[in-house]
Amino acid sequence: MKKKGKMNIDKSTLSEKVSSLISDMILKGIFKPGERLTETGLSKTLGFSRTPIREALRSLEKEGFVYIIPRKGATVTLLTDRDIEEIFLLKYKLETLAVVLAIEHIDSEDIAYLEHLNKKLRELKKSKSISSLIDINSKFHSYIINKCYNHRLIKMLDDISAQFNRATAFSFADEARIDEVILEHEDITEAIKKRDEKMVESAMEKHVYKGWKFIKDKFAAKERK
Amino acid sequence: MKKKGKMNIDKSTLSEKVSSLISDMILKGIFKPGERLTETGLSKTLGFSRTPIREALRSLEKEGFVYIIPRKGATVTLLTDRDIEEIFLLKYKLETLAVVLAIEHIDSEDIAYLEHLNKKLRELKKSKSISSLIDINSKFHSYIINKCYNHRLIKMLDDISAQFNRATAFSFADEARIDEVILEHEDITEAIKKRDEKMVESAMEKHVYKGWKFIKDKFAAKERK
DNA sequence: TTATTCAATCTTGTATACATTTATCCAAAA
DNA sequence: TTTTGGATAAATGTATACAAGATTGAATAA
Repeated sequence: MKKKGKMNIDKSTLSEKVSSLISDMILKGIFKPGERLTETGLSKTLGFSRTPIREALRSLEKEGFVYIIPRKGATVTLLTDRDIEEIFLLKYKLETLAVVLAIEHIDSEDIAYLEHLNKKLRELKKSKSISSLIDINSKFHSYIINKCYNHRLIKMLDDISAQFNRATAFSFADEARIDEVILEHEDITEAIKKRDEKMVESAMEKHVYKGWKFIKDKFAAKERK
Repeated sequence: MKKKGKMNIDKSTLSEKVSSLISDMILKGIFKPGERLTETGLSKTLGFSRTPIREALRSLEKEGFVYIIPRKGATVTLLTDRDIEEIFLLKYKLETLAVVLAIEHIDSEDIAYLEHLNKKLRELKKSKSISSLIDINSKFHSYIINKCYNHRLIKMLDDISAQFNRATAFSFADEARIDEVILEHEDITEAIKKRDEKMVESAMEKHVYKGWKFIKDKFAAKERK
């Protein structure tokens, strides 16, 4: 292989950049649920022509960030309680499936890595860096998921998780919940280590289910006050 | 509500039409796995401008019909044995989940409709109209799926089924398999009627699994000769 | 006031032009 | 013969223009 004087490192297209730009803005709450996103408006705001923005919106629709009605336009998706229930159920079922499939592909080196992540989680808890906690947590999950060796399942979980993260981000602001998460991760790791399918299944089910319940209670608490 | 003199019935855009046009051509084998689909080429062949074709290809990528490499273009997806295994596993797990969820939303009227479809399947078997058989079969499945009331699950199954159908279409060319399918549909209907979750689950698992096995054997038989 | 009409305006859908990047092919060199 | 280089052609990425559908709001009618 030869090196050129100037290699084009960044192969991503403008459409992709615009897509992650907009999804970030939705995640950060700059674009709010129910808000209309017009191609012309975004074009002026972001400074790109309509074509890449149009493509980005199409892509974001598939990821569940917006919905598009032909000839009407794109609107930021509003997550209702019902939606959150849907997302959790699917995340719960699919991730449990993924981890069961992953068992036979995970070796001792992988386990060591998972244990390393768990240790890091414990350390970070003291430092109270929420974004780092979120980062390590998602690393743990995606590492296992990627070992299931089913491309389509991985992709489905990617999409679901993106929506899911909109709802769960603030779990890590609750110290008691962090402690639980750490224990649950350790249970999962232990079960994988033993290659005990039933145990892995119930550990993952419990983990996702408890996350679900936590969010539900939080939401309910919010609405009450 | 008021009626206008002339209502625009067809709300679909050109992009959507082009998308189903191309997917049909892939399904029919006009575009073969591994074949490159260029925007300019399709533009000339189909007689539309590049914009709707480009959008259609993006959409077909999400449905798994083609894959796109940025700045390179779209290629018809090649389904390997491994791919088929992935698709079946997901179809199997997701559809079983859907039917279990559907139980509580299905009433006697729905059951009557499902029984009607089963009867029709028996009649059509004699007439040997394969495309009608495929049609009724997919009606049966999608009717149940739609009763699960989980939009995202329905969408996932839509996508998976589209890919799945590429592989299973010719199940209905085999008379013995048709007989089995009819019996399996009746079992599923019966289980739903009894609202017996375990029974529904095992009936659906058996149905999808047997379909899977049939295809696998067929493929293997093909490769041997 | 409330509802309706219709034109002005805005927005999306589609076509096309231009800019880059990638693929092709043929001649020259090893 | 095989390989390399580079001109040429072709394809994708992006911008822009125009057509057609949707929205808005003021004027008008009930």
